[in-house]
Amino acid sequence: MHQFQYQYEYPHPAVSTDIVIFTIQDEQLKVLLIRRLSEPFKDGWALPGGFVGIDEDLEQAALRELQEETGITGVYLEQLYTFGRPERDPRERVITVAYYSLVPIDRLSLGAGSDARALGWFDCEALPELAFDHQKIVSKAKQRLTAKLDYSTIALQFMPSKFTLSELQRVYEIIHGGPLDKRNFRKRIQAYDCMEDTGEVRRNGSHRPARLYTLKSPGQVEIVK
Amino acid sequence: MHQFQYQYEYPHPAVSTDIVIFTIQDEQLKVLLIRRLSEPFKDGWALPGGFVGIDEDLEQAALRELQEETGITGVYLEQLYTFGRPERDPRERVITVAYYSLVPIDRLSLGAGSDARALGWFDCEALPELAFDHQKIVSKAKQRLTAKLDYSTIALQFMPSKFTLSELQRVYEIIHGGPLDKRNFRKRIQAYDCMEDTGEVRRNGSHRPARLYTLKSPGQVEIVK
DNA sequence: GCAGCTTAGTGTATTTAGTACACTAAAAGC
DNA sequence: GCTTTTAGTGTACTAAATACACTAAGCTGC
Repeated sequence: MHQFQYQYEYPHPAVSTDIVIFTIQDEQLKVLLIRRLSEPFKDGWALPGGFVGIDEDLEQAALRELQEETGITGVYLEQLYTFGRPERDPRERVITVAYYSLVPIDRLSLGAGSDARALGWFDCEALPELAFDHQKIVSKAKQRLTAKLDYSTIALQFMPSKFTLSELQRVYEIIHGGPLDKRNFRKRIQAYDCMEDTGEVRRNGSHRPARLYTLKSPGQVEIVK
Repeated sequence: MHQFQYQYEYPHPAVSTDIVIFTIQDEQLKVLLIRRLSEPFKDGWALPGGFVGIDEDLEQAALRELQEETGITGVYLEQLYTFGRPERDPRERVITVAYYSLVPIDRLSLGAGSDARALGWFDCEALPELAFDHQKIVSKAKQRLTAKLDYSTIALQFMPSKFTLSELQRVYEIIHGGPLDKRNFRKRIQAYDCMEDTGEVRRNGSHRPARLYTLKSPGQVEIVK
């Protein structure tokens, strides 16, 4: 019987990571949730995440859990906050290091191998009851995202490889929570000097087609303003 | 023999808190360090901090360690970042949740009960070698502090209960790392509308005395701009 | 007691950044 | 070819940030 083979002189908490994945879909800011397969909160919705391996870096653990539970890979994670209220998990003391990330609209294939019933994108404004203190984690992540909208280029992480300026403006409006002036918006984006005209256009209905832009350095977003 | 009485089915890391306490002294931004009494890094300098109790809140643990190791109480802590590189502690896996705080110039009595050889204030620009990854923690804290100077009233936390505007300006200049225009600075501070004239003055040499100001709500600093 | 030194305290003009706002361009549908 | 729909563009105004220089008050030393 190897059930309790790890022994310590002092009590140790468990450490986990939880990941808030945002995307924009159907004109809404959405969060990726998974259905819990076990107690506690069995069959309830929760953030993807899990325990950190004893020799595993925190961010690495978050990336691994994300891959295992959702199939998502290759995202840029940013540490959000560490939640450690003693009663936040009924099983044992669990301290969780929360991360968040933004994935582009076109990359949110919850692809092959993922059980459709076990995963879902939920509108931030209409989340179901969440397990543990995950509601708090999502709130904090949303707050951080909203704040960063004003002084960084974080929102560009939502964009697919080619996009129109109107699409980008919609993304800003959805996060910001209100309409933006088209000319002022374009002036601001232009000042960032971080995207270029592909020369291509998108035809999209019975009206003038829109120019397609692409990020100059897709990885290196986040420049402050 | 109770040496390994805590047993778990899976390996658990240890969790600690470390606290970066800033103050301004001798025209320098200083950090509070303690001398380590035990291995590893015995006799080396380190941040105050220690292990989190199994039923203890993270912030509570930080406050307790701070009290125990430095005698400092009643400060407002803000969570900074969680450091978890697997090799950051040679003994075992230790994940540390770092906090930071600013203490007023006049409150930095490392008072009664503290061993003078075991505690020291160090200029941020001339830190000794630090234990573990504490150098990284201090860097991140300083970076956060510098950033917050521009969009919050965080620096007011450095001020004693009564202070002059020139003293406040010096504090800003020290953190900012360069001179500020006196009139523009005063205009900015006035706009915060968070301090009031006590009516008293400070005589301080062979020149015109300066008015003493006090914070309107000493706790509630941090209003963003 | 006044001349000289030192820091405290004050306002305005200029520049820059942000905001408000309305028309023309291009394609598709009829 | 006319209507509809979204794309794309510039300027005038307002607010915020910056640059900048003198007077006020107390102390010191003669």
